[in-house]
Amino acid sequence: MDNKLQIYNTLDRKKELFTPLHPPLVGLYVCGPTVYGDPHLGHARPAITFDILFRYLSHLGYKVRYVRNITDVGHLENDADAGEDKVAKKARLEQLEPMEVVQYYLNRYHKAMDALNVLPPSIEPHASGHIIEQIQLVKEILDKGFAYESQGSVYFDVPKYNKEHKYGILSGRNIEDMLNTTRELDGQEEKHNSVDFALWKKAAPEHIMHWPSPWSEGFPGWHLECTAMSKKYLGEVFDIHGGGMDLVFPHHECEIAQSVASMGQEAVRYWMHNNMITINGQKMGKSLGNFITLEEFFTGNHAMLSQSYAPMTIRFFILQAHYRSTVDFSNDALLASEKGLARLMEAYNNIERIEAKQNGENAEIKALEAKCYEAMNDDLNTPIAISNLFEATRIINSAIAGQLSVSQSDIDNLKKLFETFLFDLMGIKDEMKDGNTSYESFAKAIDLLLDMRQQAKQNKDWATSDKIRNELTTIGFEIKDTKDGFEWKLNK
RNA sequence: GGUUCCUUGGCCGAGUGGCUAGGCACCGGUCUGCAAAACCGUCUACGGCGGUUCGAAUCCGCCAGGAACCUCCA
Repeated sequence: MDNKLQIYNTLDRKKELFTPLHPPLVGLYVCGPTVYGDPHLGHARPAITFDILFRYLSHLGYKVRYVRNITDVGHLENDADAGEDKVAKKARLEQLEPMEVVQYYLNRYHKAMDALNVLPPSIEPHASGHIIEQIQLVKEILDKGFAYESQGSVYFDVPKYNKEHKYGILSGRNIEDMLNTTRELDGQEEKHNSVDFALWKKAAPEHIMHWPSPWSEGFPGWHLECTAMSKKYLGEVFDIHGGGMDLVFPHHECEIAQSVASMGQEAVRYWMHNNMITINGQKMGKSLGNFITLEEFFTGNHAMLSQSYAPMTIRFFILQAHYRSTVDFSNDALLASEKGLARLMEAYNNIERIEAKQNGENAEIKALEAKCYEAMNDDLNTPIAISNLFEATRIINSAIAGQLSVSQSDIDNLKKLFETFLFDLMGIKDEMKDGNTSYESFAKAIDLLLDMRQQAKQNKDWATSDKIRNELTTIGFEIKDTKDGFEWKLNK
């Protein structure tokens, strides 16, 4: 397929034509979650953003190997190089095996991602399962002279690296500024420079998770896992590395340094970063305690929510903003998304009611597909693609209302437009119908009731007619009369 | 303090020099037994001040306000 996909590369801060290293193969690596708590709205953003990329690249005909890691060791509290491991801390607090904590939250993460219709990645490697690879990487960096051992721990020598290569190319920082502004923290006396970061940490006696290594009984530094695992599964150089913008520094900057130090070249060709979800203008995050978990959205069990929200509403809400913009969460914004999505779904479900009344092809309808592709090619501009689907919705509704006559070919084009862009690429699904085997029987029963109401209406028995409508409305159905019958839908 | 970035109509949110998305809400009309929905129409904004240009939301400068990162966070 003719590829015109432009993606914004954080490395040079502009959009570039995407050209894979080894077409038709594409290597995609995305930083996954640290599994020590329930997934919240912030986790949904990168998962959905890169799910769209995964789906679109596959749609374009690429064979994508999508690797999304699970951080289950090495991610420390308070500081990247000192403090307590997040997973281990949770395990200690809850008196569980660390792997019990990991498994519990990983299951919940998977469940939430599944609800959001996020496709599973091709490979989901765990950091703890790749200790050997990480130790090997530390050895290579030591061999090249860009790291040093200190009291059983190994640190990356950032100033030395910076003399031969530039440290800070991704985040736009320079090392002098960092040396002047980095705070003094505990446990840094082992480091030669405050900007150095840990590759291997010697475990304190109370530390639960540790492995043998040439330097000490210990555990790998956080930045190491992504470099080691991406190399193992995608090769020394691969196409796209994604993650949240908050990972640009230091995590991704350190990954670049590790790759260059060990291999002499950068591993990643395109760096992509999704922006944050904010709440009252501030980043939604664990540290600020202002996050809302996905489960709370699905159940509506949160003070800021006026009701429960379907997973698809959350997904649609996220897709209505460009992935590089911050998106400010509010209950009102979510309500607006819910209504908007319902409008799209209804239009799609009603396409079959359009009667073909002419031949030929409507140019405006035909153009929508090209416009949607154009939007997706422009750095995955889902809000523009969605706006075109709303144009299609207007056309569908006009045709049903008899204010516009279209051909069978137009109808097919409209149907295909929704199926390609809304369902296949943006990953929206009909939560009522998909996977619900009893839906058909259920729908027939409602149709039967409404047929009876039609009879009553014909007999001008408004009492019976209104009773059926009102009671169904109370249960949560929305009943609409049309000129040739009726429509219904169940609101959640 | 350093680095990066943002400020669009009642709300959300696209848009990098002229063609000024889209959704939600509101209002008016059509349709309807009533209603709902739908359709049509209305409302037409770009933080402030300058500059460049025939022309700027869009480029440049200054000012104001805000955010992210610099410490774990998607």
